[in-house]
Amino acid sequence: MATISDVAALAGVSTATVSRALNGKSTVDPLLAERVARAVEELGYTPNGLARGLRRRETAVLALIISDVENPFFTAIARGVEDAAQAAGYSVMLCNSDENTAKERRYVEVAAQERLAGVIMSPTTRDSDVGPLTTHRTPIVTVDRRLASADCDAVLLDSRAAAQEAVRHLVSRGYQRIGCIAGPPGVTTADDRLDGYRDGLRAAGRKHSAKLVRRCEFREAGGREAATQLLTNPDPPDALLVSSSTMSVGVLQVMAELGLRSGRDVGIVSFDDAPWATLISPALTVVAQPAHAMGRLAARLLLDRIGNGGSRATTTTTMTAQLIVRGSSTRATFP
Amino acid sequence: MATISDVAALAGVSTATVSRALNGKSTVDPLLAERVARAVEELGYTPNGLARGLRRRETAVLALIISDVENPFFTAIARGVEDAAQAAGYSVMLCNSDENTAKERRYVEVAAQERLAGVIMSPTTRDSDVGPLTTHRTPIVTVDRRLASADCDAVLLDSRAAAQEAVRHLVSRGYQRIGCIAGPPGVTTADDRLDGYRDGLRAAGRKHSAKLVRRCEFREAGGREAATQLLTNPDPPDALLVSSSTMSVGVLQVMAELGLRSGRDVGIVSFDDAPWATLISPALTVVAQPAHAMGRLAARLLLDRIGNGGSRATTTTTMTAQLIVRGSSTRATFP
DNA sequence: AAACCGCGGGAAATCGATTACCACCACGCT
DNA sequence: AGCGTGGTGGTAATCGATTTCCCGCGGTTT
Repeated sequence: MATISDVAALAGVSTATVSRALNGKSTVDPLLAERVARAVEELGYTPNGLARGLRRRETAVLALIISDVENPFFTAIARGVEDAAQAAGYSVMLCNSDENTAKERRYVEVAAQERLAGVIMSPTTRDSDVGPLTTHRTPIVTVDRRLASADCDAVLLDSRAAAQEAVRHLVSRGYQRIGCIAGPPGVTTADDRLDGYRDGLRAAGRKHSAKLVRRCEFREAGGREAATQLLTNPDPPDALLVSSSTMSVGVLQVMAELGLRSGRDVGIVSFDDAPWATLISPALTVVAQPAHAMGRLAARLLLDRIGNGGSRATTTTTMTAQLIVRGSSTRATFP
Repeated sequence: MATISDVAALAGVSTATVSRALNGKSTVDPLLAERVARAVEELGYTPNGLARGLRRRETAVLALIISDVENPFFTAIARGVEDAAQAAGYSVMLCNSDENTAKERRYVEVAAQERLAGVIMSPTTRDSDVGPLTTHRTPIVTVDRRLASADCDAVLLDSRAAAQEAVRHLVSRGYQRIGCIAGPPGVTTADDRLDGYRDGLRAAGRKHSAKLVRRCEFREAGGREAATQLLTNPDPPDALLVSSSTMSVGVLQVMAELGLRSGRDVGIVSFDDAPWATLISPALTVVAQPAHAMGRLAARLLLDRIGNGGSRATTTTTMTAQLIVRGSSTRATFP
């Protein structure tokens, strides 16, 4: 495994010249640069990133800590982050915390240990521990969810308003008993969407009933469980606001098993515009989130902060969701 | 940002003792270990992973290079890899090559530069360049796809047999003009599935026609394009073998637009058992791949090779797919 | 009692790059 | 002729950990 000294020896120059030739910081005699290039080629030399990072006290790697790689919403964020990072010459380490604070904490530690340039995260809870990062002054940007324990840039979505709008829509379509399947307590988006749901009911003069609300994890299994409980009740909801597309998969499965048709029997509005939303019949009404743009913006904010040494005041960007009305929230089912 | 010297000074010992106390390699007086622990706590010390990696000539990070983070098949692999890696104390850097050889190459370089412990990849083409890794003797395991240019462990699926079985199934259900939407040339799974498709036709005594085959990228857009071309032909196929669930999304969209019903009008078998496969009507017949198990095995093979210094002979594990018959491949549509 | 052994811990080398600092040379100006 | 000056390139310090080597101490063996 060739080192910079081997290259220097072969090219007949000093290591300093090799380094300068490769990094183009200072001008090097074209003749020497050529010799260096040839030596690099011949030895198959790759600079040791650890040594470089150690000396420069920086790496060109970002971490993105999300809670579920199998959730299309988060993978769309990941693509957005990656696009922006690549463009700036950074690589992205994608970490899957699995909504598990211990795993999340471990990845935070790894990011701190490896002295990554910055971290974008969607914290599992508002109180997630990012201590190791703050002590190193590693910049953090949160995306999708907020973090109470640190002052950092945030790229959010106005979940509360979006949920309220979804409920208003369901009310306007004549649904009477509107339920909500929300995410786990402590997760900011979960709490916000539930608050928005309540706002919506209140605005419509409806009473809110705990019997119409279930909280579960943002997964297919969670959706199944919550839907089973709600829909097999003696007095079941006739519409549901579901907080993620992954949950909706479970909800729709349960409905199929119970012989309930979406739209006609139970109006459904789901967060996240999944690729399959228009394939099912009736098509799924969704609250589309600009996930790719959120990821891209988060990465840009992070890169900006990395460049500027973290001087700028922290910002919070709130994006807006778009309600896309399709057949699942209409009684008169159209194709 | 505290260093090991700061800890040593505060604890009143040498850096060597701090290192020994933290790594537990050699025995350290419990009293001193306690003092060190207290100093670490007080300073919020996190060892510098770059310095450690530089000295130890190893890191506890793996790279997983896949071609599409938004493809559920690959994210399932990613989860499998991550589960196995976490269990062994390794972290995973997930890289999205986007079926782009340049991006792939860049990630290969980063993995080599950062001296990652090993790489699991699903190469964009059989001739993907992994030179930087082989010169560093970084172990590689390929998953899902083969690599011609390097001798390494591989975890594959018998795509060819699976495709053949799918065709046999379609034939048995009475479909006459069976088409195939395959991935790009040069990608081993794409070529294998196409070969299996031809095997299947040959075994059934059917003639193979180029008019029934389209090759496109493994994406929704690719599926749309291919399906549009095939289904608007004067003499269209009455069944399609689609090579991924992402393509199938596009195929099914086009079919809906053309007013074609799956099963009755066009029999469909798709690779990958997507979560939404049972939500559509009729439900999608699929070739289910054990993605999670493939990822887990790939990670285990890699970790084994990392541990054993790469002495073992390379292995190729071929897993088998499971054809799950649902409504989309039956003329008499059942619920 | 001398020699030896084992073990805990400190000083310093080491990993491989970057970069501060300095020496040197050629050239132009006074 | 002598003296900056600017551009090149070499020497060595540096980043922060791990690890080798060695020393000293207490206990055991002969």
